[in-house]
Order: sequence, then structure tokens, then C-alpha cells
Amino acid sequence: MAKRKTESDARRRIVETAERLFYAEGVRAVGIDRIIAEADVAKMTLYNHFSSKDDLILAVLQYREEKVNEMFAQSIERHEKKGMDRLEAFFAALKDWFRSTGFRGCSFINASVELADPGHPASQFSAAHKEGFHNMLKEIITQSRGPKAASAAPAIALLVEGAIVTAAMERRPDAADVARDAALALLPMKRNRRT
Amino acid sequence: MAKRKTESDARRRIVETAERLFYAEGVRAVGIDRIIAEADVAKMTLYNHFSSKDDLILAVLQYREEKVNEMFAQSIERHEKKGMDRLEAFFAALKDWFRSTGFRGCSFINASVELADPGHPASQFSAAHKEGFHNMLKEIITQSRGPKAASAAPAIALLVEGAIVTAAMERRPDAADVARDAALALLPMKRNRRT
DNA sequence: TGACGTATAAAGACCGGTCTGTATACTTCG
DNA sequence: CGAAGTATACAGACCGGTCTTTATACGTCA
Repeated sequence: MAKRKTESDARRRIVETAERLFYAEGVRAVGIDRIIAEADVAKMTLYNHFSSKDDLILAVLQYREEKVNEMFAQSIERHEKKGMDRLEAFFAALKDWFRSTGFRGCSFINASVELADPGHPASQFSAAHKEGFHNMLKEIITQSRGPKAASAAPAIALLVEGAIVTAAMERRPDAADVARDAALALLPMKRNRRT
Repeated sequence: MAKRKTESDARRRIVETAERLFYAEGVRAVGIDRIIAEADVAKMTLYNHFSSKDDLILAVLQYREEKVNEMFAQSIERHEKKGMDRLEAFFAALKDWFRSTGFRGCSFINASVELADPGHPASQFSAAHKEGFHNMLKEIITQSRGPKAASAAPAIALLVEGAIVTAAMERRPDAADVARDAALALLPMKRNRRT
């Protein structure tokens, strides 16, 4: 509460509402008027906080990145507590995501596709996000299977991206299982931990 | 001029123009007025051939499916003649596609993402296309590595989808190589053909 | 051959509606 | 006061889609 001066409540409502609508219907399909109506703010308030819709899209993706990172970390931890190793827990978290209500693929892929412009700040941010996501995955792999397993990380990243797209397009959350089994097959023997 | 009998020239121009614009900029970003201007047809001509923009989108995807099937078949054949086996030729064709000018990912994934509605005819057609594409891939795998290799097909399909998305988002055509190496690692020994 | 009907398409005005973004005036509250 | 937000009206472009008018190519039949 002490910091209500720096954080605007209206801004938070705008970002949260835009995130929900953008994810569900796409950044191009959702207009400013719709966002301000559902966030219950005036149009000028939005343009006071964001210089343009493109700017808002970028802010939403930045907010979304924090959110999905937290979500994944918590979900992985939850599955680890049930006895899975860290990599298996990652794929279990992936499948949970695929099965969650309103799942419609990856916000960053979707934004990249919709904007259709690699130079758009949101596209560049999305590409950078993917790099970070794949680094996180590589870390999980090494934590789970030792540093030698890192060489399989790029291939496993492709499996994960493919699973996301397939789960979204074909409504097949089981794509997470296919990706997991293939990932394990690509890795050295399971009990080969700690170098 | 003056030699059109059964096939409408205007219709062909509309579909080809729409395909080019939709692929380059997205189905939502490109308007009807733009298509008729670049196809050099009247608006009523378009609406005589297609009942709506959604209908045109579907027709374009159907046209695109034929085109990419032919393109892939020819490219695979070309690479096979250079001594590759059929599966390696497929991944070489994939990489050629990633490196082609104007590459912007998969039309069907893109349309699904942009339309954001699984019930849209174009989304359903896209999902069906993916199924067909994966069946073709499975056939290539069995032709190349024998029927026992078919069990790896779903995982290899994920690798391919992941490579497409990664190549498009991160401008990394080498994703095709990563996918190929992982696919080969998932398969039984190479000289194990014909059961 | 020439006349006529039909089908196709060009060209563009027009419709209601939505898009992003701006301008202005009013309210609320520390 | 001054900052933040509200409430509207508005601009100008663009959206998908309809409509009318005009031009031309074709098949049929006298």
C-alpha cells in the first residue's frame, strides 16, 4: 500500500484486461474501445499511460512474460513435490497449461504471427522471450540430467514449441506426452545424473 | 485475350493475389479493397465468386494446400536425386523452404492464430491439413526407414512444427538441421531398413 | 451471316459500422 | 492548486459488403 503513488490502479486494470482479451481473441481483433470498456477506464487514461496500441501490446507481453514465468516455476515445483524429477515436472506443467481453460497457444507466437512484422517491438520482444524460455529449459535439463545433457536442449526446445502449436491447433494436450517421451529418448540414460 | 471458356481468369487472379497478400501480411491485415485492386478485378466479381471474405480465406487455404504439397513433393524428389534418402530429403526441403524469400511460417498455423476461432471453417480446414501433413510425413518415414519406424512419426511431427515456428519467429532456418538430427536420433539404426 | 439473350466482369458510389488516436471540458481529491 | 481520471465528441481512415450502370464475349437461332 505504501507504493500506491508509483503504481496506477487504472494502468494495472488496462494491462490485465488487455492481456485477457488479447490472449483470447488476438491483438488485432480486440480494439481500444473494447479494452477501455471492460477495464472501466476512459480512453484518455489509456493514452495517458501508453502512447499507442502498439505500445500497449508490448507492455502486455512484458507483463505476460512475468506471469508465465511465475506460473511455470510454481507448477514445476508442485510437480516436483510429487516425486517427479525437474524435467518430467516441466512436461507435466506443460500439459497442465495445455489443458487449462481458455488455452489458445503461446501469446508470443500469436503476437508475432498477428503483427506479421519482425521489426515490430512486440515481435522483437517475443523473439527475445523465446530465447529466454529456451535458456530456462536448458537449465532445467542440466539441473535434471547433468551438464552433458545440455546438447539436447535445442532439439527439446523444438519439441516443446511443436507441442504448443499442436496442442493449440488440433486441441491435443497429449502432445505434451509425445514431446516428453521424445525428449527423454534424446537424453543420455536416466540415472546418469551429476556427470 | 478472349480465350476463357470454363475456368474463370478473374477467380484465379483473386485467389493468387489473396494468397500472396494473406501470407505476407496476414488474413486480418489485408482488406478486400486491397485484394481487388492488386488482382485488378471489380469488387462484385470477387463477391460473385466468394460469398464472403471468410469464404475467400478458406478457398485460399485450399489452393495453398495443393501448392505446398506439390512444392514439397518436387523439392523432396530433387534432393533424393542428389543421393539423400527420402527422410533426409524431406528435411532438406524443409530447410529450403525456411530459406526462401518471404518465408513467414505456415499459412495454416497463421490463419488459425489470426482467426482465433476453432469453429471457423478455415481453422477446421487448417487442423485437417495438419493431420494430412503429418500422415505424409509418416509415409516418408516408413518409406525411408521401414514400417517399424512409424512409431517415431508423432514426435518427428512435433520437431517439424517446432522448427517451422522457430524458423519463422527467430529467423533461424538452421532449426531444420536441429530437427533433422533429432529425428534421426529418434529412429532405429540407419541401416536397419526393410525390417 | 447477323441479331439477340445470357453470362461475366469492370468501375465506382454508397452503406453502416469500426478502427486508432486527439481535443476539450468536467470531476475528484490530496 | 495540481494531478489523475472521467466523459464525450470528433477526425479521418478503413472495414466488409451491396448496388447500379456499362461494356464485352459467347452460344443460339433465324
